[in-house]
Formats: sequence, structure tokens, C-alpha cells
Amino acid sequence: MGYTLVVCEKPDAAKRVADALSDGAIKIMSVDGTSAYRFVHGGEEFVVCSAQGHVYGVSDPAEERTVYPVFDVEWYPSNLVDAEDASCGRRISAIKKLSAGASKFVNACDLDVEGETIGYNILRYACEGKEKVAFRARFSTLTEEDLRRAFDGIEVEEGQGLALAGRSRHVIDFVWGVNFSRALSQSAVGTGHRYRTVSMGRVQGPTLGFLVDRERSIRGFVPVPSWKVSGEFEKDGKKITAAYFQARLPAGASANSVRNECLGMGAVAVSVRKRMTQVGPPAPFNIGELQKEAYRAFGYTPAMTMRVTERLYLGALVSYPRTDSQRLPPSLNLKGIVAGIGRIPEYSEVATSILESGANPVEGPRFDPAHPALHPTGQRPRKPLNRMESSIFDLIVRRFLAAFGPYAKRELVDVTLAVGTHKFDLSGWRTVFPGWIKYYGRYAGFRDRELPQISVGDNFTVTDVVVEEEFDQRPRRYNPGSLLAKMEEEGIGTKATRADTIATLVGRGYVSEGEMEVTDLGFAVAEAMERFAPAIIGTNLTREIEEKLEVVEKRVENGAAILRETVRTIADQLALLSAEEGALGRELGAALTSPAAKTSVLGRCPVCKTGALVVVRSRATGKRFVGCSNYPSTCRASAPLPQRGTVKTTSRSCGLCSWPIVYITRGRRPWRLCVNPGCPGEKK
DNA sequence: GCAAGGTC
Repeated sequence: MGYTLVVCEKPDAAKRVADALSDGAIKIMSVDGTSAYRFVHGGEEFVVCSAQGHVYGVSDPAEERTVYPVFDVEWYPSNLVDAEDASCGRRISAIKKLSAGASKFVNACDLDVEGETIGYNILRYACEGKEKVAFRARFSTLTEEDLRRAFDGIEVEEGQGLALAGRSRHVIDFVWGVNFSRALSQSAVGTGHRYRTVSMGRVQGPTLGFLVDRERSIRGFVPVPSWKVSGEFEKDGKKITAAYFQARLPAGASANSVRNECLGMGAVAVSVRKRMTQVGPPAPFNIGELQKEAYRAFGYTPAMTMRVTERLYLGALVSYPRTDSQRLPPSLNLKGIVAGIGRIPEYSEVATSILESGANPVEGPRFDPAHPALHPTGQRPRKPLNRMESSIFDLIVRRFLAAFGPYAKRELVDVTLAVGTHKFDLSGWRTVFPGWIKYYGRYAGFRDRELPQISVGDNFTVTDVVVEEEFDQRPRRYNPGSLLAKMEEEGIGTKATRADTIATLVGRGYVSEGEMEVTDLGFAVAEAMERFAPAIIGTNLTREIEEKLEVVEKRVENGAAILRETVRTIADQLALLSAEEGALGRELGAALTSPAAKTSVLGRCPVCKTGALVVVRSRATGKRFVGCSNYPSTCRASAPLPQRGTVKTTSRSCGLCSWPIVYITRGRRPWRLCVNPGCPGEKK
């Protein structure tokens, strides 16, 4: 009689499962460089091993990247398909060896479609046909109670509907993405252009669609003028400014008549209303909220935030980052974590007041069966953190602490001044009791605007009335934070991949970074898809596929037939596109060679005089800088760039040193910058 | 030098 082999989704989970189930000692086995855990549970022998996410993936057997269409795809060990997954080979061979001694098998991967698929593939391929006889452990947290309950009520997996749906999803995404990407890339090659990857996929398509829609409404935007009136008032040397009660007057004439009727008059305070409001603390972070907040606070893109948080997680400073949860269950030993954080001097005061109050954290609505909200572990950094790491760490710690904070109390004051029949309003805000705002520190973003003491009946003199012409604002472009929010809202992509998709769209040159402006190439790709394969770029086909896969999950209908039908739809759309390959290639080619397609080029390198200075991003630090295109062979010229804001290139170069001039825009007025750090003009 | 989804 052999042991029970338990397959988990990741090494971390395997360790937790072993700790929870073992009745006695755990023997740590090292197989092909991976860890497995052997122990006794309820009188039976168990071995717990783990995958590393997906260790199998689909690909086409041919390996020729220029040929399409490809519809016959197979499952392969991921290390054969993707160089980045090289270590999967060791995982697979370890599980193969362990399965030889097993008489029972348990899929203990995350309780969702992908987890089901990860376990299924391992049981089927590495364990050689055990997918139909394996048991399924269903747990929604990695706590001891939950895990023991899951393994004691264990049942054989029936139907494999979830895994079937997951496997279909892999096939559909591959067929969709690879075929359209090859068709687009090759069409430009076919009309004589140098190869450049022009990609498209189930998630990229609709996401590019959001950006293009926004860009079109910006381009079609006609600003309408209106007039804004504000009054300046004075009493006993105290000056205040108040806005005319109608925020926007439709014509300049009416605005000027308000001005004429008020100048030289007196004003009286006709109403002073004070209100106290309570503001509750924000929910603990899930990954999406962290990514949005880090963009807002530091200007880090979602992909940068993910990378940094991953490093903090590997350094045992924060919990598992790819979580959707906004909850901190009591089983986490929250007091211990707060106490641990309190040993870091800058948080000790806040930690002490939390421990003294005995408060519980607030929770948000989102729940993730596999993980709690993102939180610090309570450990302090063993080695100094770099700037991005310490920023993200501070943000996560403060957000965690804020969840325990008392409600803040803020006083709002609304004052109305009357000048004859004309009314002017002004408001003030003041934090009376900071509560969690103090815990969250500078991220809370509440500002006070204190008004002087004003009572009903107070008289003011009107010192000036200002009339300004205003235009309504064009719609705002997406930035990486708001685009991520839009993807979440529309259910496009997953928590683990949205940041990558956004980075891919930037990397392909479809959209600029920062304030995300669609490039000529982005428009050309989107328009080509709309014209030639309309179903692909919209969200309808995605929705339809999701619905079909839900049917497969429930096994109400034959999964293979549904998959065939979906591949058929993709094939039809692909045929429409490839029939127009010539026209497509000319349009993409034109966009590829347009000046806007080269937005990252700043100008000729002044050092080697042959290369181009381009904006590059460091692989090591994720930071952007200026480097020469001849690096590293003949030129090593480089220059730092501000990490925040959009870099706008110009055709100009600096009059003093001849390095390129760029503009950095970030909300306010553009900042003209010579990129040369040693420019003689820098000294002032 | 192709997707999207896991995870390291």
C-alpha cells in the first residue's frame, strides 16, 4: 500500500498543507531540487508536493513562427514551450518519481478554474492517467482548520468540468492570440517592411478598444466656453474668495453684469452651515487597489508595483500579493503582526494605539478563496530596501494599520454671502479627529481648508469680482491606474495578468506610457481589426466565450463541441482578415513608419554621433533612463530621467550642449528639460 | 520576435 500524493499549486501552499495535516513529524524530501513533505495524517502516509503554477501549456507542434493559421495545438511541459519556465522540467520529473510510490492522489490546487486545470494536467501527464481517480481537496483558506476539514471530507473529482473549461480556455487563447498576432505581423512583412511584432489577443483586443474609444471621444471633443465668476471679499483685514453660486454662466455678458452689479457693494453672510462627518478607514489592499494606489502616490505602473511587491513577498515582508481579497481573518494573528510592525520605529506609535484599543480591522467587499488581503508579515527588513521597495512597503504597512483606525471626524462649513440678489458660496473643511487618517499618513490625501470665523450677519466689502472664461474639459485619457480599474470593472484579464497586458500594449507601441495616448500604430491595429475581424476587438465574443465555458464547467453540454465551435468562429474571423492581407500590410506599414511610431527616440546621440538616444527601461530596477542605441558595442552614453510624468519628445536639441530637449508633463505645466545631466545650463 | 494564465 503506497502513500497519498497531494499536489498543490505552489511550494508555499504545499508547506502550509503539510504543517496543517501532519499528526507528528514532517520529513522534508528533496526530489530533483524540489521539496516534498512526508508525514502521517489520521494513520495514513501522505506526501505533499507542488506545481509552480501551470507546468503544462499549449503550443503548436510546428514551432515556425511565421506560419498561420494553426489550429492543431497540443499540451507540452511548459519548459519546452517557454524559456522562462525552465524549472518546470524539474517539477514534473519530481512529481513523476513521487507518483510511482503513490496509491491515492489528491488535487489540492487553488479552488478555481486555473487551479483545477493545473492539478488535472499534472495528474494526467506526470502521474500518468490519474485525473479520473483523483480526489479533490476543497479549501478556501490555508488555515489549519480549513485544511483539515477539506482533507477529512475528501471526494473523488466528478466530471472534470472545471478542468475541461480551463483547458479549453488555454486552447482558445492560443489559437486566437497566436493566429492574429502572426497575421498582423506578417502582413507588414509581406508589403516589404522589417519584421516587428504586432500582437493581438483576447485581453489585449478589448483593452486596446477601451483606449481607442477614449481617444476618439477626445479627438471628437468640441470645447464649449462658459464663464466663471468669483468674488473677493474682506472683513477686518481678513480676505476670502467665494465662487458665484452658478458655477458656469453660459455667456460673457451675464458674467459681466454680475461683476458690474457687485463691484462697490457690500456683502453679508446669509447662511453658515456647519456639519460633522465621519469618514471610515479604507479596506485592506487587494492587488488591484495596491496597484492603483501606488500609481496615484508614486506614479509606479501596475507592472512595476507587481514586481516590487513580489520581491517584498519573497523577502517575507508582506503576504502573497496576487490576491483579490480585502479581508483580514482573525486566524492571521493580527495582534502579532501589529506588534511586529510596532518594532519599526516609524510605526511604533500607531501600532501601540492599535494594540491598546484592541480594535479589529475593517473589511472590504472583495473576497478571494485562496488568500487573505495583502498585509505585512510583521517582520522587519533584514537588509536596506531600495526606494521603490521602501515606498511600496510603507504603503502596504500604512494601509494595513489604517484598517484598524477609528473613524475620522471632519467638520464641513458652507458659507453663503449675498451681494444684493447675487449669491456666492465657499466651503471649508477641517479634520477634527484624524483617527485612521493619521495611521495612513500622507496617502490619506485629505487637506484642510480653514475658513476664518464667519457668523450670519457679518458684513464684508467686495474688493474685486473676477470673470474668467473657461472651457469644459475634454475627457481624460486613461493612465495605467485608471485603465487597470476599467479592466477590473469589465472583468477583462485577471488580477495576476492585468498589469502585464497594460505593459504589453505600451511595449508594442500601441499607446504611450503615463497618460495613455493611442499611437498611429495602435489606431491602425484597432481599425484593421474593426474592419476585417469585427468580432475580435469587441467585448462580445469574450463574453460569449465566457458563457460557453461556464456551460462546460457545469458539464451541461459537450465541452469538445463547444471548443470546436469557438475555434471555428476565430477561424472565420481570421479568414476575413487574411483575405485582406495586402491592404492590412500597407496600413500597418504606414503606421509603423510614421514619426509617432518612434516616440521613444529623443534624437541623435551627441556622444557617438551615429546612434540614437532612446528612452529605455532598466531590467534590474524598472527605472527609465536615456541610453544610446549603440550600447554596449560602440557607445555607452546614458542619462537619467525623472521617473514620473510623460516624456514628450521634441525635434530640438539644447543650445548649450546639443543633447536632446524633452518635455515632462505631469498634470501641471510641461517641464522643459535638457536630458544631459552635465549640461552647463544645469548649474543654475 | 505570437496569447493568457499560473508562479519564482
